[in-house]
Amino acid sequence: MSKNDNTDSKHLSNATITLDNVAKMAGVSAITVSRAINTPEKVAPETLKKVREAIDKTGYVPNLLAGGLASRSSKLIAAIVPSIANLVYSSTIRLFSKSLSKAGYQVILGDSGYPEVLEEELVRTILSRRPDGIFLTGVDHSPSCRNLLLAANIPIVETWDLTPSPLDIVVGFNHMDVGHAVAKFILSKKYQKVGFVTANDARALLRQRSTLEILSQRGVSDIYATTVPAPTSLEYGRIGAKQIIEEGFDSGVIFCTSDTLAQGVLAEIQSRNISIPETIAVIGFGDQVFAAHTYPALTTVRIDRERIGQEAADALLARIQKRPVKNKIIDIGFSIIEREST
Amino acid sequence: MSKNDNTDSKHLSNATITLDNVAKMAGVSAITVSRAINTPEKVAPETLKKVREAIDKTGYVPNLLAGGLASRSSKLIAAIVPSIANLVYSSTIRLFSKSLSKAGYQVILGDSGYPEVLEEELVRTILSRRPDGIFLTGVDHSPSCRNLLLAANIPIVETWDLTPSPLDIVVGFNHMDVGHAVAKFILSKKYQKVGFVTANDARALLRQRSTLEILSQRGVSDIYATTVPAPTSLEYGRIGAKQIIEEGFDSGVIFCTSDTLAQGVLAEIQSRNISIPETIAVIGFGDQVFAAHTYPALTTVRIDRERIGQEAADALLARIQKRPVKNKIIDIGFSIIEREST
DNA sequence: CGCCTTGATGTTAGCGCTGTCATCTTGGGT
DNA sequence: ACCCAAGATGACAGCGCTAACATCAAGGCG
Repeated sequence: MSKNDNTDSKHLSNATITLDNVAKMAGVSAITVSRAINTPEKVAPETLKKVREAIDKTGYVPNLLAGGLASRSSKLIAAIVPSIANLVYSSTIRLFSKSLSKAGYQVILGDSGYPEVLEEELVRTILSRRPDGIFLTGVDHSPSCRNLLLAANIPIVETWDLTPSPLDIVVGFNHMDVGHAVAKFILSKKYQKVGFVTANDARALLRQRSTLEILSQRGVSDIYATTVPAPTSLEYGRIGAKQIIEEGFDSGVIFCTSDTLAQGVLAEIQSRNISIPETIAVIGFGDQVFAAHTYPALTTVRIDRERIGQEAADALLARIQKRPVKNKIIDIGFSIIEREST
Repeated sequence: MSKNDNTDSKHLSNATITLDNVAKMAGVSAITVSRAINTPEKVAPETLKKVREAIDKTGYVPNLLAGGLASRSSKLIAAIVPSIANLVYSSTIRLFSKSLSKAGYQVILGDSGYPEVLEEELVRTILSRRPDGIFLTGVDHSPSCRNLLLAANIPIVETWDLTPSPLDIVVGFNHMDVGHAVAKFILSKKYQKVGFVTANDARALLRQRSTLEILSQRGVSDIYATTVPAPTSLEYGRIGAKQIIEEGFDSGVIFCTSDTLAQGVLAEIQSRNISIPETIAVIGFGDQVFAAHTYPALTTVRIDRERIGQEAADALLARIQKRPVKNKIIDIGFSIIEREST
């Protein structure tokens, strides 16, 4: 009954507050509020103040669905990764998001790791949000997927691999080169027997093949290899190591296609009381943050994962802002970090 | 009536293809195409066929910005997690996304782990996409954040903790109970000295305090504790272990507030050639997939992380579909899994 | 003093969809 | 034969915002 002191904003909170409400309260037109939010430098300081007060009072939150529809720019960037649960990609995505959010973009993640969902379906779902750009992991896409992507007519950056013919821009490194470099490292250490614990993933398999190629050229033929399902896990590392050890691998080096697998391999070797690296050495891939801190510390292939994210974001922003892109193919390279496990 | 002969699709690919284009090609009205996509059961089979052909031919991808604006339903669910790089949350999110995508919803992730970004700012950014529901990690939110959330007038599910007064729905477990249970476990094992490696995170600190509480009640006073920054990492586990060992902790048990920390603690202990669990035992938290496969296998507190995601998704869907929600407070419990490290 | 530039603000017309209601058909039931 | 429910489709308006252009005031300048 008694009239509550409803001068404050709270009683509006259930009704949807629109730009018009704010405009009316501030005594200006809707477009001025829009400008105050998006391009404040185009609004007179006093007007800006009035508008800001009205926004505060109403608790207005812009509707980017409407804004995106009208401006044909959603301020959304889609990123498709094999698995959000895979730490390898998360540091890339972290930097990617960070760079983009500084420019007012939000990243929406799509997880392509579910075999029951086709990549094309995922891309379609994501494109229905009308992102202003898209980040892909890998360079292999089905033809229908490529068509979808191209038809969307937005900047695209492929990552974690290289190709002479990117859809648009590619940021990555050469997996074959990695394989070769690891082979040379193995040869330099004079390991007699070589084991492989390889994830069932196109790029991982390529690295393994490339290593093998050089090894067999140089006459190293005592090879023990096993393939485990992707995404990689410590568990599969153990299983893989167990397998090749039971096949007769008793000394030498094991090259794992991820640090996580390597961690499992370390555990399995330790559980058998085999000395690392004296009897069995281990090489990982990725240089995850934990690689330097496992015991023994892991020798691995360092990839500047943050840089992939950074370069991808920069390239996408350049494209979106129609600035020239110097380089459509960005090779970030890699290096082998030697630690205690070899 | 001369039909507009636009039979070839490819040359349309650059222009934006809208519902109207598809409608014209199929010889129906726009709304019928909309129904064919969203509620196919309301469209006659032959019409459906015509529409589907037109969609295929044009490569039409619906615009959910427009759809969401018109229907006031974005089909987007926001999830705010402390860090996408933290595996603890990723299995929850994985199931959460999976359940929701079956119902046609897409999850958009917000990372609250950047100290430079206020939670309120993040929530505001996310609300501007007009999600149909929101997933929060934890139950502590600033008053302004609560107001924003409540004003959005959408279903909210808080997770990973419990509170008698949720914003809407809460799915989690009682961290104090965990602390007490771990204390009882420690007492039952008759460890004389107890170390803590605790992440600087409200819930982790609460678990530690609760454990300490019981221990001191029972006269266990030989305590070595250290706090490390969140998010947790193997490295900080090592650093934490090093610290308490150097402070004089030489035997007993170390309770870590995450399995990742525990992994680092294991590494540090092994690097010092101290036997596990004979001299120092280790307890983790979370029962991550790797916990069962570290060497030695990790004793830990099992949380059904997938179930949190599942229950959160179910509750949100029930709310969105205006079905009754049986229970606003869902306690998923926990259990202690004893393995080789104790 | 008129002309033109610059800056600030407003008007109008959609962006591409879907909710709502209207229309039209078809096929029993009586 | 008539009525009416149920099914299929369509017309129209409008979701909340912004691009594009229009308007208007206030100088600067020869």
